Amino acid sequence: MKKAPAEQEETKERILEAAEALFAERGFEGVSVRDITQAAQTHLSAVNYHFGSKKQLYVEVFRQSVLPKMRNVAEKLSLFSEDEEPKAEETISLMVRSFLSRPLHELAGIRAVTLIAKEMLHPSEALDMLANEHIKPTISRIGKLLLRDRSITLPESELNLCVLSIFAQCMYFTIARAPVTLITGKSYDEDLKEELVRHITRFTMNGLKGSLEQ
Amino acid sequence: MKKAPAEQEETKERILEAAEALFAERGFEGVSVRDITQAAQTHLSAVNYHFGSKKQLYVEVFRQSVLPKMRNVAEKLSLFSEDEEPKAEETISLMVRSFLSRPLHELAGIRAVTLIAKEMLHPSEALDMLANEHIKPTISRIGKLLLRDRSITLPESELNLCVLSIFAQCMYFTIARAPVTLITGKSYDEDLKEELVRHITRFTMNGLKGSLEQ
DNA sequence: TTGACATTCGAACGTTCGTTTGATACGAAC
DNA sequence: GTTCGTATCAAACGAACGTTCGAATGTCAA
Repeated sequence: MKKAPAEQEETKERILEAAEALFAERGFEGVSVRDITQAAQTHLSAVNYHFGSKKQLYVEVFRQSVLPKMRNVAEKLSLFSEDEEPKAEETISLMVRSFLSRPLHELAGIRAVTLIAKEMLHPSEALDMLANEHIKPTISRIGKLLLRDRSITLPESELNLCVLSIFAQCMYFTIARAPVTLITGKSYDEDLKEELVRHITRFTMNGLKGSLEQ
Repeated sequence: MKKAPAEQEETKERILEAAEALFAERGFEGVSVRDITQAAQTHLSAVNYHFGSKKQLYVEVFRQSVLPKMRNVAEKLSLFSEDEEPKAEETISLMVRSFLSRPLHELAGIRAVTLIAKEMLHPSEALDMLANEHIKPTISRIGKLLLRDRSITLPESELNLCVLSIFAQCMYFTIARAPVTLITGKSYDEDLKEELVRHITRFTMNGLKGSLEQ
């Protein structure tokens, strides 16, 4: 039975959503096509029909789900107008906040970050796409934004390392829930998120400023 | 054919080594028992004979390979005598250096960190062991060491977040090779390692100091 | 030499895997 | 109403998976 055009896309969409959730939770190898199609309430052969193969579905999850989500995060940094000269602290705070903006206590909110981390640990062609279309331009943009603060005069190489250090913290505090809750004794709720935003912002801000003075 | 006692242990040892390398490279689900036994130059059934199951072998890799390696890193922090009062910068530098001490350009050197990161993203019983027997005591030890520097007067909660931020950077720069090389344009050699140690130490030191002043 | 024990080996077990195929159902175009 | 193209479904494919089992092979003690 063929579905109406509105529903036609629904199957593909449901598969993509289910695949994103499952891949984020258990990784590419840990999920079977049967798991995905069952979660998407469709038929086993739907994956091969709509995406060609399990691997192509995985790449498509990055192209259609992960990349757009990360683009949303990055675009919040474009809110400054061209002639504005935001303080570095503003830029960092905005970046960290938008990175952690999704409710951390909801698993769905950290799927994209989890998928990216998994991809870094087990690189495939999806990482190339991600690195070139997201990571590289984003870091470049943040670096330029930071340099609009005239008090920041770091050479580009050091500035880049600092931006990577911000990324490192955002990613770690998103992913390493077990150690973080074990150490802080706090559960991953909005309060902890706010505390983390404040900590990372201050920690990074000082790291940036301090680099200047040496 | 039974091997001599010296060689008896060799099979188990070879399996553990091969398993560590392969699990780090491709993850638990991405590696088959046949892959492991083939790399260890032994027979398929050797894994089940010596370890009971693939899963138990995985846990044993953590118990016998990952934990000891990380303990070695942690123990470098015990070199300060009881009555010594090392500057915070010394402590941080030592920690970062011992974390990144293994040659980063050799894949074998980052296996333990990779396995831990994978375990964080896909927690199993191995993570509990790791968190309680390594992460928790290590962070506690570092916190106490930092507090021996009288100029550090952070409350414990903030101090712990700072230590986690150090971990975050060490782990990220170890694992996220693709983005780091893409951004810095440098390959993972000894020069980059030294640069990273300097960066993380300075960045963190400033983050710690700056927290004081606010 | 014999017996007990530990390990290796060969072969097979039943399951699950990703993928393929052909039949079927449906809407739109003519 | 017929045709055509798209989507769904049921069933099966061969390959790879983790695990098991019994025979073969070795060592060591009696």
